[in-house]
Amino acid sequence: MRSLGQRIELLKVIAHPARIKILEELVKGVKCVSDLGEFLDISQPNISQHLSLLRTFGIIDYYQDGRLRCYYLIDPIIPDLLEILKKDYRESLPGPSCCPVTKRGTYPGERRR
Amino acid sequence: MRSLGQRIELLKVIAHPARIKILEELVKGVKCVSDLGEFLDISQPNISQHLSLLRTFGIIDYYQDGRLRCYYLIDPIIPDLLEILKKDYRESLPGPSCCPVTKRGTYPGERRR
DNA sequence: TTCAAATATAATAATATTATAATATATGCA
DNA sequence: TGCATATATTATAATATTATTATATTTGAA
Repeated sequence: MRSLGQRIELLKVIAHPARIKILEELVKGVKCVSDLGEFLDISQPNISQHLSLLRTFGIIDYYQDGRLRCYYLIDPIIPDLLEILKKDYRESLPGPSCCPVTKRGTYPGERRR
Repeated sequence: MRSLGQRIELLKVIAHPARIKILEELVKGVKCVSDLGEFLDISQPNISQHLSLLRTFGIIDYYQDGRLRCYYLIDPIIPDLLEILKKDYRESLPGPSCCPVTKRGTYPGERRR
């Protein structure tokens, strides 16, 4: 299982508009850099930097085809994570019921008098 | 559904050791600030800041019990997200099969000669 | 063998995030 | 009323993230 630190690193890496767009695209299939460039409105070096970061964290990899680099997903958590993020949650969680307990006492009976 | 921007904000908010610990604790139930303080080794004002940030983003809320503030989860995506992050994924995704296609041509037949 | 295309790297300036330190507020109790 | 407890707010210094700019590398083709 991922350590706390690893889980946080993963979230940080995904939490960027360019990188999440790249990942959403790669979920659909392999894409070379210039294909990605067509829908990311950032500079070519910047795309490279984001791809490099994603690769450093073991989230994607590539194979070389002539002058093209074709990137693809390798981390299996990504499709699941992206799916949940898009899921439509209608309701808030239920608030705490009448008498929640903490280490410091019971509410409201014990603590309030 | 959450917009891209909202999804990124959400990820950023969770991607912090103190905040993810707070959320993992609140998934189990209500906790007041001093209860949270017992397992977070950061200063009291810092805890307050993180709680305030989580509340600003509509992830948690609180009720007041005397001098205590009792925080609880309200965003229903959080338990699902935390669960996935802890899930044990054994295998990498399968690499691309023999002839992936991009807008710029077919591999390897068409492009490599 | 030179050239252009495709992509990467490195340095840096701009910006955002974070923890710290100091202070403030609110509540219950003596 | 006055004090201690529980928590929040504000300003700021330290640090991390990001985009930009300039340059480098690799490959296929003329």
